[in-house]
Amino acid sequence: MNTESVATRAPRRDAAENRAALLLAAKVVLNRDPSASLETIAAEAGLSRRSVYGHFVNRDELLLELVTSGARRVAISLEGLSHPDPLVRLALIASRLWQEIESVRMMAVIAIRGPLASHTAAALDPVRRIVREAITDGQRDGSMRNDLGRELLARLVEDTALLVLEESAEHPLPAREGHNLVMLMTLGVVGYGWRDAQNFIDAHHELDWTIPS
Amino acid sequence: MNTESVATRAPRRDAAENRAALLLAAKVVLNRDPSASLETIAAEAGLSRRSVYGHFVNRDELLLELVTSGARRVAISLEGLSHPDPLVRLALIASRLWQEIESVRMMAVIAIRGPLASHTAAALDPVRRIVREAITDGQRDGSMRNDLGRELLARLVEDTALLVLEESAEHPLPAREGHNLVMLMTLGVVGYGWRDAQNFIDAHHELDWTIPS
DNA sequence: GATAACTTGCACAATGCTGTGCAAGTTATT
DNA sequence: AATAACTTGCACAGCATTGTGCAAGTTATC
Repeated sequence: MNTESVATRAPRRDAAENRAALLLAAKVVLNRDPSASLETIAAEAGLSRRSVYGHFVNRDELLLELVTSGARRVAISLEGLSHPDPLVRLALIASRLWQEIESVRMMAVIAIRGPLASHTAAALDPVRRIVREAITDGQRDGSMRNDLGRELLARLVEDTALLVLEESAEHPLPAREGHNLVMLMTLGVVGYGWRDAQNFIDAHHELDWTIPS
Repeated sequence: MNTESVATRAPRRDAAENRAALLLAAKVVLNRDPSASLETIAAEAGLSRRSVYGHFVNRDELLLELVTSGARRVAISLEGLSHPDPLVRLALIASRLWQEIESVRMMAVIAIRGPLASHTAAALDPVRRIVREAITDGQRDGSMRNDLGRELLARLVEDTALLVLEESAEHPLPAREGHNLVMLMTLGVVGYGWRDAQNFIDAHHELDWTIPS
């Protein structure tokens, strides 16, 4: 059955674990310092820099895998997100992003530098699309401000959500409050005053905080 | 009169110009790429990397001077900013920051890396102080939201203003619109719905756009 | 036009990072 | 217990960057 005729042994189980440990370490370390060295990442994973090259051909390959797996997490978490009310939809997106905060921040950080930028942008494209959709609908039905263009508003929403995630990294918030804050700020950007925004959130159970699985 | 007894000639005028050119170039280049090399900066200034060391002992010295002069610009532009209404005050701060956008962005960018970070933070302290003052007053008199703590709200306001400045760097806005947008977003963060925020701005001449001097 | 002030180019050392080869270990699997 | 799979440490090359010395230019100022 083997492609090669030589008898080959199955890969060791701990190898896969180490690979995963490296990815996890990278996520953690890069959240702290976007330009951390492989040395630092490997150390965090409890491995040597040399052995990184046993799992990834490149620094970039490592980041690439990080980004794609992160994007997959986010995509899955956003999957099947469809609610008639575009406002609820938008708040739900914010809510889900909060649950995937580590991946999102890591990607945002990587998206800035080097050749990974374009790939990261592409990976996050689905998120952007549903954000725009919600905003288009919201502007059409009058539930969202119309003094700003759709494009601009979409970017402001994205960046504001990210802002809250960053903020909560430097000054940690109880998960419950962070979750509420992202939604609150998102609704604020699309035009709502703080009381209205909070009332809206309180009025929709879909937006309630639930302990993360 | 000279400290030294040897006859000494006055420094050449173009030296000062070149020094200024370097600072300007650094501001421009670092806005594009926060980790630009001295080579790049010198080239932008039309000088050679070697001659940078004729004006500054260090890379860090250059940045230090950039930051301090930038902070001075901002401080001056914020000088004598006192209005009874804390909301107007806050919007005025946003307005002034918009006028000093290049300095502000440059400082924000530098504030992230290396040993300059603490100095930059210190240089921007006055700005932070008046922001907090306005927010304290605003929360007291009920004109700003009170569902978020003063500290948190202050940071959100700062970051949101910065967000708009960054946004306008990537997707340029007419000065007039950018100016309005920073104020709009700032008022939004402290609790106002989009119509109320715009009405507020329109109702106060102090917040009108005036061609920059 | 003499000369100090300034710029330049080159060479060089030092640093910190990535990526590779290899020999010697350790450990999971068979 | 044999052995392939994996890790490690070290040495080395390559690259980009900062910072310095120096000799040769250019130019503003006296």
